[in-house]
Amino acid sequence: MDALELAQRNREILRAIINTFVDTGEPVGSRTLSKYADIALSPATIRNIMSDLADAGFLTKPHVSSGRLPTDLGYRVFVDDLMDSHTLTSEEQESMRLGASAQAAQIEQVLAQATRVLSELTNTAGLVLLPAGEQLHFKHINFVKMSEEKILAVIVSMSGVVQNRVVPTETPMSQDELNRISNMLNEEFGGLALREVRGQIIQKMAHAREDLDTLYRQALELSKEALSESEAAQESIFVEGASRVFSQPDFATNAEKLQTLYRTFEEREKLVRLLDKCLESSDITILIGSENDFEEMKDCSVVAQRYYMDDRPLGSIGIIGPKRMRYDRAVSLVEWTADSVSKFLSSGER
Amino acid sequence: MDALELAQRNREILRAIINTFVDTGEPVGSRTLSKYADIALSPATIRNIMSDLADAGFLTKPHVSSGRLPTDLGYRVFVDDLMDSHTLTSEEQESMRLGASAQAAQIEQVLAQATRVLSELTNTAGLVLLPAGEQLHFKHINFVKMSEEKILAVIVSMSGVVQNRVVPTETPMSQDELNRISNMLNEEFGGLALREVRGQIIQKMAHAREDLDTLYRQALELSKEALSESEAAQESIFVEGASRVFSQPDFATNAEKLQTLYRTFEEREKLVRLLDKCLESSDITILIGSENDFEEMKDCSVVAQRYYMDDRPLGSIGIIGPKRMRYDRAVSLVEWTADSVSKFLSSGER
DNA sequence: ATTAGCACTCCATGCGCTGGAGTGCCACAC
DNA sequence: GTGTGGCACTCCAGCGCATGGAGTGCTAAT
Repeated sequence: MDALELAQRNREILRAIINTFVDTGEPVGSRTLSKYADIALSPATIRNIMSDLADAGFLTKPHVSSGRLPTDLGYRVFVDDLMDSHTLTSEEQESMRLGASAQAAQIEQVLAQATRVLSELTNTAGLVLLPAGEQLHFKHINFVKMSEEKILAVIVSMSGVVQNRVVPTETPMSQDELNRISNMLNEEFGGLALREVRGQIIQKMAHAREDLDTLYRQALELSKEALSESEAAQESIFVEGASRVFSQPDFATNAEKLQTLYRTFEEREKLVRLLDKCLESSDITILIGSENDFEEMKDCSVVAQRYYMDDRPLGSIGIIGPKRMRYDRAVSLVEWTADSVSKFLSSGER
Repeated sequence: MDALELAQRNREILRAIINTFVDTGEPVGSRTLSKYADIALSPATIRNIMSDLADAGFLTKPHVSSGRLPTDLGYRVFVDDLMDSHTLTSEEQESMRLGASAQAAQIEQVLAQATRVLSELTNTAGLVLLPAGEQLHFKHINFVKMSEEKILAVIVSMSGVVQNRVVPTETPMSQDELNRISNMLNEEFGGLALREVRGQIIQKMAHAREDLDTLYRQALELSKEALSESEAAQESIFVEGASRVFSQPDFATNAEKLQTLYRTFEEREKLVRLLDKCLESSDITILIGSENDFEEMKDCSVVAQRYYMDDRPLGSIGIIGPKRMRYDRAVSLVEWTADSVSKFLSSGER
C-alpha cells in the first residue's frame, strides 16, 4: 500500500494502465504508456514504476517479457480509489428512461425490460433477482378450482409479484367457498410479510383446533399449503444477453472457458447466490474476479445494486461481464437502473 | 436412387459408414470399414462403392484424401430406410417413467421435467413447446384487484395452463363485483377454444350495446382485454440442457460456430418456429441439417413429436442436437416421452 | 466383379528460424 | 538521487519446411 500512498504519480500510472488495458485487451507495455497523452515520462521510468506496482501486487504479466495487466487487487484499488465517476450520456439516460416508463404491466416485465437495456448498454449479461421469499409481503390470495382434487392458488404480493401454485386437496370445495376463504385470508393477513403469515397460520392451527368453524379451518389448511416455503425460492432470476459475455474476446477464443462459463449460466443457481450476496449491502456491490466464491467465474466481475419498494429492499439488479470492463460506466448504469426501478416500484404506478 | 435400390450391399455400406461416423466423429475410410465385422470386402471394393454413394449424393469428404461422411441426404435415407429401430433399455424406460409420474403439479412442471430427462438421455438439448394460442381451451377466468386501476386476470385453460395478465381499467370495481364477473364468464364460455371466446365477446359487444346491464358490459370489456391475442404467443418454450449441444465435439472446438449457435438458442424465436413446424404433422418430425430453414442451425438436427390431451394436439416436445446423433435412440426416446406426456395429460390426473 | 498395387493428395505435426515487443539492469547525466 | 538512454536478454507469434500417415483413385491382374 505504501507505494501507492506515497506516490500520487504511481496511482496515475496504474490508472492509465488499467484504462488502456480495458480499452485494448492487450497487456500494456512501458513504451505504449509513455505515448499516452497525460504521461510525460520515459519508458524506462515507467518500467521502474511498473515494477513497483507489480511488487505491490497490482499488476502481473502473462510471461516474463510482455506488458503488464491488472490483477484482481489492481482492479480493486482502481475501483475503490482511482476511478473517475462516469456521467451518463443523454442517449444512455434516454434508453434507461424508456425501460422504466414502459407501459405498466407486471413487475416481472418491468424488471426484465430494465435488465435487457442494462445488458445492451454495458454489453455484458444483465441479471435481476426477483423478489422472493423473505422479501415478499402478502397482499392477496385467490383460489381457483381446477378439479375436484386440485386447487390453484394465486398469491399476489404487495410488490406486484404473482405466484401460481397448485395445491392438492382432499375435501372438495365449491368455487364459492373458495372465494369466501380467500376473502377471509385477505382481510386477516393483508400487508404482513409472507414469513409472518406462515407463522400465524401455524400458530392458529395449533392453538385452536376444535373451536374453529370448518371453513376457517379449511382456509388455514389450504393457505398453509399454498404458502409453504419449499418451492418458493425457485427460479427467481432473469438473465438477459448472456451471449454478450460469451462473445467478448476475453472468452470467445477459449472454447474451454466458454464451456464452463456457459454451463454456469445455464444452471443459474450460482448466479442467484451471487445476487443474493449483493442483497446484503445497501451500497453497490462490485465483485472482481476471484472475489466471488465461484471458481468457474474467476474471470468475471459482477456489479449489482439493490432495488427497493418504499425503502424496503426487494431484490437486486446488475450485470456480469469479463473482469476487463468499463467499471465506471457499469457502476453508473447499474445505479441508475436500480434507481429507476425503485422509483417506478415506489410510485403509485404499480 | 438407383444405386441404392439395385444394390442391397450398397445400403449396408452406407449404414455402416453412418453408424461408425456417428460413433467416432471422424470421417471413415475404406480400410476402417473393411475391418468392420459384418463386411467381408476388401478396401478397394469398398472404395468403389463409396465412390458410387458419393456420386449419388449420400456422402462427401472434407478434402480429397480423407474418409467419407454422410451428407444431409445421406442421413435422410438412413433415417427413412436404413435405420434399425432402437428399443429402449429398461433404465431408459425407468427414467422416463419417473418424469411423467412426478407428483402432479402444473402442466409446465411436468413438461419441463420430461424435457430435462429427454435432454439427459439423449445428451442433446431438450425442447418443449407449451400449449398456446390456438391450442388453448377456456376453462376458467378469475380476476384479482391489484389497485384501483389495475386488475390481474388469471386464465386457466382446460389443459391446465395458467396465464397471468395485468389489465388496466378505468372504472374501479370491487373484488366482489370481479368475482361475479368471473362467474358469469365461466358459465358462458367454459370449454370453448380461446379463439371462439374472443370471437363471441366481440360479437356480443357489437350486437347489443345498450340493452346489457352494466356489469355484464364490464365483464365483456375486461375479458376482451384479458384474452387479447397480442402477448399470448410469448415465450412459450422451454429449453433444457442446451450446454450439452455446445459441448459436443462437433461444435466445441469451433468458437465461432459456438457463438452463433449460442445466440440462436438465446433468442428462442427460431426454436419456437421449428417446433411450431413439428406441430403440423402427426408423425414424428425429423429435420436434418439444412432441412430446417435456418442457416445458423444447418449443423443441427431436430427430432420432435406432438403431444396430446384427449386426442387434441397441444404442443410439441423434442430435442435438438448435432447432425451426428444416434437417430434411432433419439426417435424412440422422443416418441416415448411424447407418449408419456400425452397419457399423463389425458388421464384424469391433471 | 474383385482385389492388389501404386502413385498421388492432403492434413497434421513438429522443428527451427526470425522479428518484434517488452523487460531488467547498468551506467550516465543533471 | 531521480530520470533516462542503452543494451542484453526473454519470450511469443508467425512462417516455412519437412515428414509421416491416412486415404483416395486408377490400373492391371485374377
